[in-house]
Amino acid sequence: MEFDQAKNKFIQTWGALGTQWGINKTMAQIHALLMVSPEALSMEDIMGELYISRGNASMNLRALIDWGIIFKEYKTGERREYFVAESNIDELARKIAKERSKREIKPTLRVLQEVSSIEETGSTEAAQFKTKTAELYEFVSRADSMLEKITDYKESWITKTIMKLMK
Amino acid sequence: MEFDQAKNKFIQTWGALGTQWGINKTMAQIHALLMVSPEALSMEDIMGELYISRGNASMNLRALIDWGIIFKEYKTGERREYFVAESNIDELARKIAKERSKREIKPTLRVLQEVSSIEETGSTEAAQFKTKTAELYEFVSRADSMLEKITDYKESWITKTIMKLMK
DNA sequence: TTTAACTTTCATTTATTATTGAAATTACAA
DNA sequence: TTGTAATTTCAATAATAAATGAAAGTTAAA
Repeated sequence: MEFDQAKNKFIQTWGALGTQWGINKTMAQIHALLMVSPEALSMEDIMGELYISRGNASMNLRALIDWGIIFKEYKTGERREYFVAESNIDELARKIAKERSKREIKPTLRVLQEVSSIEETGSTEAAQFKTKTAELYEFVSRADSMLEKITDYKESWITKTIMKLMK
Repeated sequence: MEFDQAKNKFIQTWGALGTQWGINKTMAQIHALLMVSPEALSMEDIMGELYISRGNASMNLRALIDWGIIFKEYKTGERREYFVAESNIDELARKIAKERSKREIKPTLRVLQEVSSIEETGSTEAAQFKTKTAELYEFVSRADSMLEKITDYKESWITKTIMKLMK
């Protein structure tokens, strides 16, 4: 396979993966592009490589910055902004995990907490509801703290976790 | 909060969470509904509770069955089918993890493998590409096997994993 | 300051994904 | 075997999400 082909395939695949994880295609593609670029890229560069509009590029670059997984870079004497991806993959994964926990898991926990606290009525339905939502709360809560624990190692956390699990 | 309110809030929240994870709203809602129902529900019941069409119900029930997280039940002397959710939450999480690994992680690994194997050209760009995609392959591969290890405990895997990680 | 390069915003358009509903199919009680 | 209740399929439609592009907003060099 040629480099250009491979690069394209990688960007497309990463984009498709994004959509399956609730991240929009362009955002994932920009991220993919920046990851494999040895140099920082400008918005123009990105628009050119991915054939996307200025507005699209601008909005998704911002979103990536909000996630903390790409950064702006300034070149001396140049007005335009350049972008680079977080280069450490463990750090990348940590940031994604943290952000998803904050945006999705934590709010869900709040709701589970709330709905599982309804008052006991006599009905079987309400009883089952309380039981199940409380169980879910327990589970999600533990999963979230497990994720925190794992990613708290900061470096090579996957390897370290596997080591611990093998013992 | 009233039971009916709480139930509705739970179903809506679960549905919204689904969309953030690439699962469609109705599928997540049906699953939520079945989880908190003490009795098996028929397609009619589900259509009525969620205000959705027959076709929608049928397609999403099928998808849930494909994921292995809900089951059909037959009542003797009755023609219609009833549905129940996997009642064990650890088991539910294991099945979801397994399915997502199969559908998303494994295919991604194949692509990463493929694109990181392009032949060395002299260019910096190609070199960075190879390095990064190989690194990603390593990482995703390890994350996937970590997930496998964790969920292989079958029962109360979250608790067990946390225990191991605390040592 | 002005000016122009560059970026952001957002109403509109386009693309994607989900849902409907009726016809076709299936399957089972009589 | 029917006859029919129940389910599935899928083309058409609706709902949602993403992308465009031009105008407004910023910023810094001249």
